[in-house]
Amino acid sequence: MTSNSVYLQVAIPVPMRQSFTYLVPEALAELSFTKGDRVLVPFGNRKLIGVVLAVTTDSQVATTKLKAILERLADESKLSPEQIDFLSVCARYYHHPIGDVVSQALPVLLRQIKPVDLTPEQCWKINAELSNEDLNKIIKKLAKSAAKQQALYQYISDHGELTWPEIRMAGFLKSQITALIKKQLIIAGTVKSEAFVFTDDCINCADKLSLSVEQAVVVSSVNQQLDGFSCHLIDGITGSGKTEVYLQIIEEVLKRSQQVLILVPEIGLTPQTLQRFEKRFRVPVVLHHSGLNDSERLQTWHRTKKGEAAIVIATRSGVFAPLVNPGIIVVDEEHDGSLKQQEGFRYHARDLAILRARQLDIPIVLGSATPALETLQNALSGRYQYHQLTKRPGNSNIAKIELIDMAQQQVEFGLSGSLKKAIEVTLARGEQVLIFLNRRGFAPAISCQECHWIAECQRCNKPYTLHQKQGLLVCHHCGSQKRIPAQCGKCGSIRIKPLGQGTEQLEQRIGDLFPEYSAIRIDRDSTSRKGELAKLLQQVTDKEHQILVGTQMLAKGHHFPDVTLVAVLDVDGALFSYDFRAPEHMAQLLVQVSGRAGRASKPGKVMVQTHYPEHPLLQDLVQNGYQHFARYALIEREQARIPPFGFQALFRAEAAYPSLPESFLRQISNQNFTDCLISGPVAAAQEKKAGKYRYHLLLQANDRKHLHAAVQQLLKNIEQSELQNKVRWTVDIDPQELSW
DNA sequence: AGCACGCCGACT
DNA sequence: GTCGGCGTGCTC
Repeated sequence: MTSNSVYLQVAIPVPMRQSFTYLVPEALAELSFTKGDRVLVPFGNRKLIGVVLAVTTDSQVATTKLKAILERLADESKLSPEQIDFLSVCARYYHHPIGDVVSQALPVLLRQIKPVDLTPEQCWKINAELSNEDLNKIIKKLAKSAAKQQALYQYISDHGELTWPEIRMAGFLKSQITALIKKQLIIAGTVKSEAFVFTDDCINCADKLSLSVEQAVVVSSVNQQLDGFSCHLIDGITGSGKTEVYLQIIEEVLKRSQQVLILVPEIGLTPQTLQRFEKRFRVPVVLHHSGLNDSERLQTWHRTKKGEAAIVIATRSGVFAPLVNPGIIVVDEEHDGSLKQQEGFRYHARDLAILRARQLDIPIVLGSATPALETLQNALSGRYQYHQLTKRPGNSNIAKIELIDMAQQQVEFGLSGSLKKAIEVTLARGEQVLIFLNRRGFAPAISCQECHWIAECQRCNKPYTLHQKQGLLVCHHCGSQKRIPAQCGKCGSIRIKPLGQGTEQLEQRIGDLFPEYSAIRIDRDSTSRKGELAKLLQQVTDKEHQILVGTQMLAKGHHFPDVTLVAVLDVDGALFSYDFRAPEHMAQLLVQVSGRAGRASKPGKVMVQTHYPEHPLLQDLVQNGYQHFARYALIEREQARIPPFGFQALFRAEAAYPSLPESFLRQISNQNFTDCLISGPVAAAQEKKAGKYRYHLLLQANDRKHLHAAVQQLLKNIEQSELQNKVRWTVDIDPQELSW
């Protein structure tokens, strides 16, 4: 019934660390199968879409157990052999189920059985039929009555043709498109799908900047190595012109008619970023980010795969993009935490990008003003080529960091006297102030004034955060909400008061302290609606507000030229955290923040409130800067044999009873490894979350081989464990958060 | 992850 | 008497 001796090893979207073997039915025997083919297969009593990982001539599984595939799906939606190789390496490296890994590389619509709609995407371009005379008349009229429509016309005219996601990204509305079509200024068409080929008018030299010596050295160094794998770190202080360096390297790659993949942090994919690339290059740019819906993702995927997209700008999942003719990968802000996926398949996009560049035999450029210590160590040791940009063009000064000793200060609403004064002075000058407080809500707890009872979430054993505007208590660990109690839960007293301060309260207090100025708050709560963040940021840029209160969210992506004072209210948590990366993250935050403020003519200032102004980490950072701080931190890490000088894997387990995850982890780790140290099981820093008890097992080794061997062994032990289905467990290779 | 099979509590 | 709760086991 089936053709002999061809077996398909297929990845199935189920969380199992194995592939499945299938036969090719007689009816499909004429087809030749290759790895990457999408196939419809029977699996249990359902049908699933799998991906062929290999075509073999023998089977590991008894042939009597095998089933035949039902169908092979559309050729234009298959994965390339290169992608399959890459995904296999990813699954092996992270010890993650292959089916789940493969799923990351396929748009949702290609994982569903429904037939795929491949009609080319709609786009709009200017109506060339219109006579200049008519055009001028209409434009003049538009300028008076419909400025937005005129702007959209200009935008489309500048770009040739644009799709809806591109137009939306630039801040225009569908109604504006409709209006322009009605006026016959623009016409609808479909995106032509030809592979990108470089021509001379792909580059707009008008805004090309001349390079400093430092920049020119980096550009020419990378550009001389475009023919094979090489890994570069560009360690450049904010304002040193990293982007211009990227642009000139990218230009060289485009000249070779090759594709460019640019990975950026989640928040970094702003219209400004996009505009910078579009202004310089008149080539198809494609975006991959969380704001796209399923069919937009599919379109983007196909435009990349057909080679039509010359530049792909993407957040972390873009590392799996179906590039056909790649020339370089750029990872901007490579230290950024959003590059690591923190659930399910816990990959680090920067690390995988390096792996992929190596496999593709193309160069990769990592850029940051505050490189991750892992990256910096690789650069210092010579594994990566290390390029430093130390100067700002125009020699403007970078904002200085000043420590405020809270012990010496009168404190009002969490603001020290010195800071309050500095805020007053800055506002009086007509400049803006940015205040960081990494705590959402009105207050981090409410407590009884008589018996000191604190309202706690029963599922997490943690205080509820008070959100006064919503009139709710919210658990920031599990998201549960409840009404604010009128009485103490223990003694019944009605004297219940908020304890401590969050951004919501700070915004209010600041309003009281500086009534003549407008304050706004930017945090997850105030920007939960889509597009709200961009709107608020625009208001700040337009100087509608003078004071900005917010969480870490504010530290990323945006530059505020008129903000000349940045205040960090509470930095002490990071100094004594048992997460060994906390000081690194704090330093990165402070340096990134200081880079956000001020400009050449108006130097910025950063004020940091602390109870430990003498703390060596703070002192080092303030006196000597990130570079020095980082090198010192590396020495400490080396002595402690922790990353990047040692390698870690973390097994996590949780269940409704603490004894279960604990004994599960104990059971699977009940053996010794000569070259891998196992610590635990220990209760997680927050033992109880959302009603589940959580335990950890930490593996540490001096080299990756031994780490992976131990992980492999523990996974085998898990297969044998009768507790495996009674707990929820995961492995995290190179964990970023040991606390979870 | 689904999905079926299977063995014990409160409903028409 | 049955509907349905979710524990357990299986998927080429």
